[in-house]
Amino acid sequence: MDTLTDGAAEHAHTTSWIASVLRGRIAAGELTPGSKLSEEPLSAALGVSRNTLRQAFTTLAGESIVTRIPNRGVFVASPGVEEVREIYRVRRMIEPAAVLWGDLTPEVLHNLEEIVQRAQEARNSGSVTDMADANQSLHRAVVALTGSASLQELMDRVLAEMRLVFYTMASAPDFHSHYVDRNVALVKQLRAGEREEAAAGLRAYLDTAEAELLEHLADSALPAGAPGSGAYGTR
Amino acid sequence: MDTLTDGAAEHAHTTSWIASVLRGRIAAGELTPGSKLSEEPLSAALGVSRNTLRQAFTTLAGESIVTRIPNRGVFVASPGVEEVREIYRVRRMIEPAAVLWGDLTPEVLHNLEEIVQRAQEARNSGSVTDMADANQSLHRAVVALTGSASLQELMDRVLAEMRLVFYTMASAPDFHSHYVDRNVALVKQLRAGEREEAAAGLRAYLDTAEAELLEHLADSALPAGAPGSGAYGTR
DNA sequence: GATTGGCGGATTGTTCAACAATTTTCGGCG
DNA sequence: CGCCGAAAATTGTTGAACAATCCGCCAATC
Repeated sequence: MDTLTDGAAEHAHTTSWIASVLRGRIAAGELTPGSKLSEEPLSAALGVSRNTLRQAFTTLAGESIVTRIPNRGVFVASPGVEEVREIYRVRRMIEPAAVLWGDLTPEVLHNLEEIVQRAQEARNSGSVTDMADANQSLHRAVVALTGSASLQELMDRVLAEMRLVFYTMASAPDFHSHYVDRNVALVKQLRAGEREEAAAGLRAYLDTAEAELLEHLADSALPAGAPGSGAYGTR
Repeated sequence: MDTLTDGAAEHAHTTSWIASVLRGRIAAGELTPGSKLSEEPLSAALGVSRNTLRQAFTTLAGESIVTRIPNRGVFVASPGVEEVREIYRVRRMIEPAAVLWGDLTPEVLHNLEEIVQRAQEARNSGSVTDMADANQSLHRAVVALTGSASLQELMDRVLAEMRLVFYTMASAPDFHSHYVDRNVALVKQLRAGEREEAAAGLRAYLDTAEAELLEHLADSALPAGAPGSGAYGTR
């Protein structure tokens, strides 16, 4: 009994392996939003059959990491204003809900405090990416309060899409630095057990963050011949 | 965000067509939880290639309507106690959140009132299935208050899984009849604008519903040689 | 007699080559 | 300049093949 299907698993089997490879490349920014993923070249480059690549595509399409247009091909998702609004619609529900009704254990609180501390250090050292990472970690940890794998998964998808949004913006201004203090305050409120105040503050934070993001998105509007962007009129 | 429950729709393209067919058969109870979906017979029966059936499988697996076990096959998902807990973890977050922070327009309120009225009529006429349908419609409509397609999609998945839970239970006692009044009260509170009370009541309702369901599930525990049941975590 | 080991059959995972359907490109023509 | 139409390219689907893995069965061993 050595070989039991251990969770982590190496390459589960080629299809999911390929899916995770593509997921990684997109997350790393190697594959930029809007770029087309042609089947024949990609399958050759990855050394897999066009057929299994296709299967990986359906997986990624299900995660809305990639958009598939019939008879046209698949493209790296390039979120527009509508997608950003949807992202914040989701966050404005599940994050405050987690704050209000989540399971606040001492170790989770400690974890949250550690994250905001990391964010503060990142701000001091001026590392924008570290600050962004810490910020995402924090909000991810907040949703973890729900204890729900499904909600966690949804939040992960949302955060991944968020990263895509940042990639689409030509200029990436410092969104995060002036949110660090808000996060500190949030965690402090949680520590104090002031859940309703924390939830209200979080909703306010999400509102302003959305507004700022939308504004910058409108500015750096690269019309882009790339499909999948912006408003689709379905079909 | 286009796919999933995209109405009747003509066969957009075979793969998604097959996926929706299977989705429908599972929802209709023709394919019971735990039953195996063998590739060769099924592809023959559906008149499609084994390869495209396989692609449809990955779609359904992504929606966790079906569980795929490597080298063993795919099975209709058969939710157990852990899955039920997860379902209610989700519902206990997003439904009260929708009640608290959703967009309460007059027409939506009217819609909700119509649904509870339908439930009452169903109770009077003693139709259990109609009552169950009305109940699901109500909670679906509650989540619709969020205005978020992603949350709606998640809720739809949860409700679909819920139906599978009912299928697994040998005896289906009348869960819904004594929840009708609660739903009436909920809508009344929403009409009165008492959101916090509504949210609190909803959470209490979900708690008791989960407890009852878990109890009945423990009773009618068909151990079932069928795989796919029981706890897996993570995706 | 029960457990272990291996053997064959069946099913899944993946690849390859082809063809139909559709989009895209490109060139000619009004 | 723009429209039309045919060729080329790409996607969607099929069918057959093969490797890998799992399952049940039978025999060998202790």
